[in-house]
Amino acid sequence: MRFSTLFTKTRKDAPKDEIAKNAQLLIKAGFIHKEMAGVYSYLPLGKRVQEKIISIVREEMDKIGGQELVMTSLQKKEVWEITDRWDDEKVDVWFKAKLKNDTEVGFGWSHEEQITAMMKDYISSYRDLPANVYQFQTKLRNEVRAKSGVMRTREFVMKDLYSYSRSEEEHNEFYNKVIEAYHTIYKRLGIGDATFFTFASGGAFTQFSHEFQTLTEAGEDTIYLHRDKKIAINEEVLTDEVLSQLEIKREELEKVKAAEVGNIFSFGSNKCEQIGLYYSDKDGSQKPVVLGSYGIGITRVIGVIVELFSDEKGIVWPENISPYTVHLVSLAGEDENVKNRANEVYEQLTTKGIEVLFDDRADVPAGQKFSDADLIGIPHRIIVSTKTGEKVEYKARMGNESQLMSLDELISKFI
RNA sequence: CGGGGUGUAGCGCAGUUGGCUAGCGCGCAGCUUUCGGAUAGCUGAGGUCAGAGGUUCAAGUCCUCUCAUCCCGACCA
Repeated sequence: MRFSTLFTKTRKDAPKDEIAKNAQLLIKAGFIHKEMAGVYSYLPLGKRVQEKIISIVREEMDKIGGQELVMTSLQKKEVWEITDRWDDEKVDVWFKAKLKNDTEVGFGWSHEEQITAMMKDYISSYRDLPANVYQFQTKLRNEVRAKSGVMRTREFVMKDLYSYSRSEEEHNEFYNKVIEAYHTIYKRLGIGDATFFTFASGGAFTQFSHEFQTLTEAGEDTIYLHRDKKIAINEEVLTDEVLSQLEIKREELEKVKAAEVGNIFSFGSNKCEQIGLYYSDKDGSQKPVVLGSYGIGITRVIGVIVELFSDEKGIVWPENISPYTVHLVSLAGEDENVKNRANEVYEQLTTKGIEVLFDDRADVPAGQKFSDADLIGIPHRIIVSTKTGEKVEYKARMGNESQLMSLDELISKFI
């Protein structure tokens, strides 16, 4: 992508109505645009980051047998009435509207009910199970208070996976697979070391649900971390009973702030019984399907990563989710030779399949180009100038020293 | 939903006890200059001062209401 044609631009000052670091940096660098409180559009750079994250999550979901689909945002109220979650008194985040004929519809804030009702059309035999389906979908939640930039919004992209199993054993086996897949995902996203498997409230269905919590001061949750065991306990379930159950002593725990980047939950067979999703087992008996639900807040992850990986100059994207792999800076000025050389470097890199943001802007001083590069946060930088001649200069976003190398040598770093 | 803060150009801000055609910086357009960390200069465009109502000879400034937005709390599979 040539910077000169990118319609977004960087800005020096963040809007004063953004306090959260993630939103300030993402807006300054041109990744997102705020529409209203808790509602952000994703601009080309932000969209690319989103897609990178989605690709990683998709790969790991597919590996454990997930099948991708996409549900609708418009949901009918009947299915939510079955589980008594249509009432605004029971669920306070509903956005609702009416069709022209006055039929009430809801905008999906979750999809458990809807997708389970749909699966009744496809699951009737033990031969149809297990079925594990997932989607990347925009959730709409009428939060009373949006906050923390993109971390707590009214409209956000979520990966939600639902598992339908024949038995608790089959369910637990898959549940554990998801835990492993999530660890892999967070590792690939660059936040593995800061993300902890956390015991949280299980609600009416089980004793615990499990969360994946990433340590950050910008997080909303308080968790108690056991660093040696690499697990944590959400404040909401921290009792002596739970501690003894997990064989943890209170004094071994460290109280920290964290952001929930994933949540996995067992519903048992309860919800399928309510909605009427049963299957015929080998012996001909009717049995309820066992349901599990597994979420990852894609857009929240972006915010968490920016909170974790940034400095006073800007963002520092982890390798795997950077919008581009390298940021090529041309300091050509009016020098035609340097211009040509920069174009040649750009063409060769892109031909090799390397994703390049090429700052080919004329009339922009070098300092501004460097500042923009720091702000946007692509981890690798390549400079072409009168000084570099037949070589190119390489510098890491976080490094101080740069080095001259041949283009081939450079390309070999990325292929 | 309770408490507190903020609304003046695309962004960041100034605007005194109410007083003339509402300013500054950045950004934007044109010209010149410069070209390894936001170069310098000149010219120019851009404003229902969040909205409505009120007080006054006169309101960006005072009063009332509304809206938006941020923060704290409550809430949060």
